[in-house]
Amino acid sequence: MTQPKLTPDAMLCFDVYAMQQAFNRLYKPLLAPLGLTYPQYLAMVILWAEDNLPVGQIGARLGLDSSTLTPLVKRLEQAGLVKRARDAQDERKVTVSLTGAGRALETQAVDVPRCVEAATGMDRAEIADLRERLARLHGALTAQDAA
Amino acid sequence: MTQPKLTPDAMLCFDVYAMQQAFNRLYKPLLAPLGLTYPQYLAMVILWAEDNLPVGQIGARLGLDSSTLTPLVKRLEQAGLVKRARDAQDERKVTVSLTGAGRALETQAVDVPRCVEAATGMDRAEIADLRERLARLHGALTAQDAA
DNA sequence: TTCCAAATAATCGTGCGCGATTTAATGGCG
DNA sequence: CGCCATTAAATCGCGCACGATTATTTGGAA
Repeated sequence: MTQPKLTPDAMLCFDVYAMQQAFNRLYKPLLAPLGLTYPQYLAMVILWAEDNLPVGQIGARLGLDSSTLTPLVKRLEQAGLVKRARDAQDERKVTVSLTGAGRALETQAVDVPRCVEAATGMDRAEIADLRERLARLHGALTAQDAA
Repeated sequence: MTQPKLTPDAMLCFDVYAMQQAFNRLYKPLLAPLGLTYPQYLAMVILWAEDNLPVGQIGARLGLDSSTLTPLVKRLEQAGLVKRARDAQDERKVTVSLTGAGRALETQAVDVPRCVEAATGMDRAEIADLRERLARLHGALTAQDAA
């Protein structure tokens, strides 16, 4: 009988929900000039770090499966940023590779993380601390799956 | 020249994204027996705290506008949990009210917050601390809108 | 009183996220 | 070799989120 009636103001889920919304809304105008949505940007960041990944590997890094990623990657392909090709060694896999335009976009996106960092109003230490807490929460919540 | 090339592992946005996903995925099986999605649950929590709210008031509490809420509330109405009615005093407003089934659902949902709390693996103090940080981040990010 | 700007929902189109299913390729095992 | 479980991607349907637009009501100002 710890919480007979929990109100929105006292619930973590409302804070998480609002913060995620704020994050999405912060990125939107930053990414609009690049022609990217927020999830598309995350996929591009992954490819900028490591090119020529199969769809499943991008999915593993984002926690998404092909039903979400296939259309997203197709949109990136339509935009001329990546190309998709069946893997010669394993025809089940589709390798996603950056085009010249896709690589070039990285330099145009270089300011985005700095803008985001500035918008947080936090210093590096605070951000690192928050990241650690979020990662820990993520780990705890996903650990439930195994149970 | 602080971050020449930011990798996914070092970026707050990936942690936020993953944590939000984990949160959604935690709630899904908890809410499925109630026949609610996560955003529907948030709307119901708001109505359980304060009944007979216009669509816009629910939207203000969730940070959503009518283009998202109107269909969501219609689905709650189809499920027999709420009813929608034009406000007699101001015909522009549509008041959303709980039905008997909608009120009854609150008792069925009473365990949800406790399950979530348990899944976080955090004690009350840690959760409160995280909530404060998320709220602060939310505030900082949305403050950009004004600027 | 008439007109107009603001407020409130609703509608439409696009993209994300996910469960469920389908299709195709792979690799092992009898 | 042939069979089959596994793996990988794609497809489909539904619901959420949001920008843009539309319809209606309201209230105030000319």
